[in-house]
Amino acid sequence: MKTSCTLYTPRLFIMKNIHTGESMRPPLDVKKTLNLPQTQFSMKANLPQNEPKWLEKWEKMGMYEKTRKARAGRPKYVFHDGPPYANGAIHEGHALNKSLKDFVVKSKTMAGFDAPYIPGWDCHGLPIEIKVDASLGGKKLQMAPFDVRQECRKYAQKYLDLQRTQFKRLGVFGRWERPYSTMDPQYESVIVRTLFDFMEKGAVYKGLKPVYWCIHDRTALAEAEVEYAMHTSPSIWVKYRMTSDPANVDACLAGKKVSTIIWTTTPWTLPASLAVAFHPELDYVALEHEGEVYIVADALAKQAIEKIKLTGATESARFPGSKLEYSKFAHPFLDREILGVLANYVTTEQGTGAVHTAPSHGADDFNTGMKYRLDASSNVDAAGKFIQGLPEYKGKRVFDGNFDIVELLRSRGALMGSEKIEHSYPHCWRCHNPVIFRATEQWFISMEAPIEGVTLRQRSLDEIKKVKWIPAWGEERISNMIATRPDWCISRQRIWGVPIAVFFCESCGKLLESKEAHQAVVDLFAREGADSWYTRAPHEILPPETKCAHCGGNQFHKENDIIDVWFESGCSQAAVLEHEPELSWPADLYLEGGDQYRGWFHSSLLCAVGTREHAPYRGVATNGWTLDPQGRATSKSLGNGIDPVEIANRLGAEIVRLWVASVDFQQDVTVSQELMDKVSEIYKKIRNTFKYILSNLYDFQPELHALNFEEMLPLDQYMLLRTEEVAERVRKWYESFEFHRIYQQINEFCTVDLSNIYFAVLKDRLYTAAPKSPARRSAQTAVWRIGEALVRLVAPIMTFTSEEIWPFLPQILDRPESVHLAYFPQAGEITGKVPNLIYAQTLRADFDSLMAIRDEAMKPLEAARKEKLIGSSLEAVVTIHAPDSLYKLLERYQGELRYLLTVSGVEVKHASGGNGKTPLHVEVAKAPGQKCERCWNYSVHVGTNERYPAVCERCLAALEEIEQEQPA
RNA sequence: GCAGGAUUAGCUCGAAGGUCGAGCCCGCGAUCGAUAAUCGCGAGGUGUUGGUUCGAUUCCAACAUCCUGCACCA
Repeated sequence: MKTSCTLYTPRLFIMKNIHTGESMRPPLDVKKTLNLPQTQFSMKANLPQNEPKWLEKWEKMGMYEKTRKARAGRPKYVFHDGPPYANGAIHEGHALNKSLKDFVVKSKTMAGFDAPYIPGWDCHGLPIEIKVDASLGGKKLQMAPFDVRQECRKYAQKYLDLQRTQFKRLGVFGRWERPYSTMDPQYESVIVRTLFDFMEKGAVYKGLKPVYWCIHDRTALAEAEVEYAMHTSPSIWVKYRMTSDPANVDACLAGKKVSTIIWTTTPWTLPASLAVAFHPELDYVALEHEGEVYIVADALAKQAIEKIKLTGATESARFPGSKLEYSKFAHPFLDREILGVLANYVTTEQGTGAVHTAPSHGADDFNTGMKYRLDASSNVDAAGKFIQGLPEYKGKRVFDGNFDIVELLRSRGALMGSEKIEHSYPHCWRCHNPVIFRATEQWFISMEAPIEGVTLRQRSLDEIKKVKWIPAWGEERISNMIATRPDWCISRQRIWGVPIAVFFCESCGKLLESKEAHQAVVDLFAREGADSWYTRAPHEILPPETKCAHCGGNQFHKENDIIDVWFESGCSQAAVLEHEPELSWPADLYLEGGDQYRGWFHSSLLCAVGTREHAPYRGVATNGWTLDPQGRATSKSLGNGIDPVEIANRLGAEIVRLWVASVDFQQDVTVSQELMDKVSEIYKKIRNTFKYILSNLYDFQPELHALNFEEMLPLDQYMLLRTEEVAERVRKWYESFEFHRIYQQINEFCTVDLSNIYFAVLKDRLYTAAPKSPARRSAQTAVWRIGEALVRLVAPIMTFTSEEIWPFLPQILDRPESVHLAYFPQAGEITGKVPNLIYAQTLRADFDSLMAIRDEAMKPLEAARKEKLIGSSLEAVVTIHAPDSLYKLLERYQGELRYLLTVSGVEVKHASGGNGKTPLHVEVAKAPGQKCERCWNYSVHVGTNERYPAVCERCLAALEEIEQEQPA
């Protein structure tokens, strides 16, 4: 082993040779014989200026297409892009998500897969329609739906274009000039095709559902169109007499006159009252007062007694709410039986613990109604008028009816108390009138529809289990959602979307169920887009001879509702994966924010399982939310986010990308200007490491100068082994999408292993050894291989900088023109073929120990520095008192030690004490001799040579080699 | 209220039933041949309260705070 050190140990005969002055030529300029680093690769990145140039270059050369061609025929990796909503500029959440996707696609490409990336946009829907509404103002009412849709389309296209430009600016590679969009005719056609598939399987039905309804504008409102404002309502307590035997609830109540008391702020819903809800686990008490018994929740009894003046009431029984299920009550003024039901949403905050339930006028009430099979049809028309009922209120508008109904209750002796209450209440954001909940007809996809023998719900749950969820808890999360979700309400009373393109018979009103009609619509949409629904008459769309299956009628009218946009994006697996020849179904991966468990992951799953029986993805990964440094979610209203494009223009897109790589995206991630600045510092460090690598390869041509592994110095071999390990880990982490580990690893490797240690040690050899000496070539070989490996490993993340570095590395045969066309370093590629595994393991272990010893030696060196004994460590010589366990190792590498420690000399001694357990001890002394002006080491030989008096024995040897190289 | 997640150094991360660790930041130095660089040394931490254990930051249970989605305000 010791022989390896002789590579750069001076040989005496050379000294003699120079000493005798055989050469007659004048001495060299010693300083000029150094091989100091040189490179055109600039320290300063100027990312904001340079990145756009790269983008332009890539665009011109067709970079994305080249990556596709370079991987043609390789195994596919199908990543499917979730469509962002084409509304507004991109924010940090977009930057996070799209960068991650780019890491995936680029790393898969470099790992050897054919990994296309077709970005897409979600273009229909309420937010855009609302924005367009606002800009059109009153004009909209005069406009035909088709024209409104054109405005919406323009709006969506504008933001699609903006976002596309911004995503490209971040360095994301993809088929940007031909993205997919939910408003493409082809896509729109797939949406209706998918809808018809569901219909033809019998999975779609029309049913009732209470929605926010503005009686002034006579329209359904979306959640987003409702705003809360203070509103004064009546607040009344109403007696519901029990008609079933009270003994069934509690024996003590036998034979008594029993009622419960409900509290409500919407008396107008009482005509629709069908049930009273109790909480199954709450305690209820029976309060006896003046010969009557009233059932209320225990927790609210005191409050109720006060409000409805039951002073002196006594408790005659107590039981859980569950006892009241299926008890019967009388409606206070209608001839109707009221059912006792159980519901978990009953609270003890207000009221009596007995909640009047009108399924047609509340979401909770509706769900409870469904459970108990109560009728949910509405008795209130679009203008908010009662359609039928007692003369006291029939035909009145609901809010006006409040007063009359209260009076009616009073006259029937059912009113226990009444006051006014001011509370927060939903209002229409357009006309600012209070809104109501009203049951309307909507289209649903049944979760219980049979798919291949089991329900859509169960089939979906089964499919979830086959998917790899990253992180793993995603499986539980989406399973819980699918398991408990109600039927999917897919209709919206809107304009900007894809119509539920079905027809009804003019004469009998029944739905036209015809596969031929369906196909005609699908074909029409593929040709002309969904807009044609608004420009064409039914007979232009339907095949001739279309007849109603029920009455034989041949006149039809069109459905006006459109489809929920989640259904649209849920169709992307069909419209994109299936349709694009480059892609295939199912996808290998979806990667979106965690909000998409309820969104795209969910709707894609249902659409795919419902029509294709299987999940559309093999894997689903999620990224967390972006938070500000205080841990608050970033939002437009708080203004606590950052603009990724602004960062790109100030610090560079590379910094945004590096930030994305620096955080664990599976959790919520912090984002701030300060963080970006910090990442920017890390960037500089990594960049400088590369710069140093490049600057030492200016006279290195691998084909001519690279050494084989076994010819290299042990330290260089060791570093190649380490790099090999780093590459292996990084490749693995790309596979598991643990980009933050890559970032940490690369940062640490560059900082600690390379910059702090290896390059510090290597300087002496690279600078002072004869340029063509094996010692220097060994170092250069290692540096080159490390650079060539690192640049590829960081390329998916540092898209711009890796490409900038690429041409500065030595060109060798068959090297691709861009780093993004290259492959990751393969196993064994960096070290070449390690000839001897045992040798490698020994080397690895030896140097791990040597590095630890080096680390130990730094402390006494620093102490010496503090005492002004030395400045540079080359001013020192060191004595290592080694325990027996280390002595042999140190002796073996004796020749290397002074270089490893960057001191002018090392002596190794047995540690005194002799029990073998004495810890390592390092002594520092001022180096004897003088500083060599060439290599800065101290040596007693400096001044002993006549031609080169300022130089040490090592440099003399090097100079001799150099002189022999150069013609006189 | 329901479902899921998170909490480790000032920041970003990592580890593990056995003295926690890395980089950055910060402080103090060195160097002047990576120079708007580079190197060394130092300081600094497991949300709270219980439990299991010889030993808990790790396992368990509560609590607190934050994030996401959903529901609700009769």
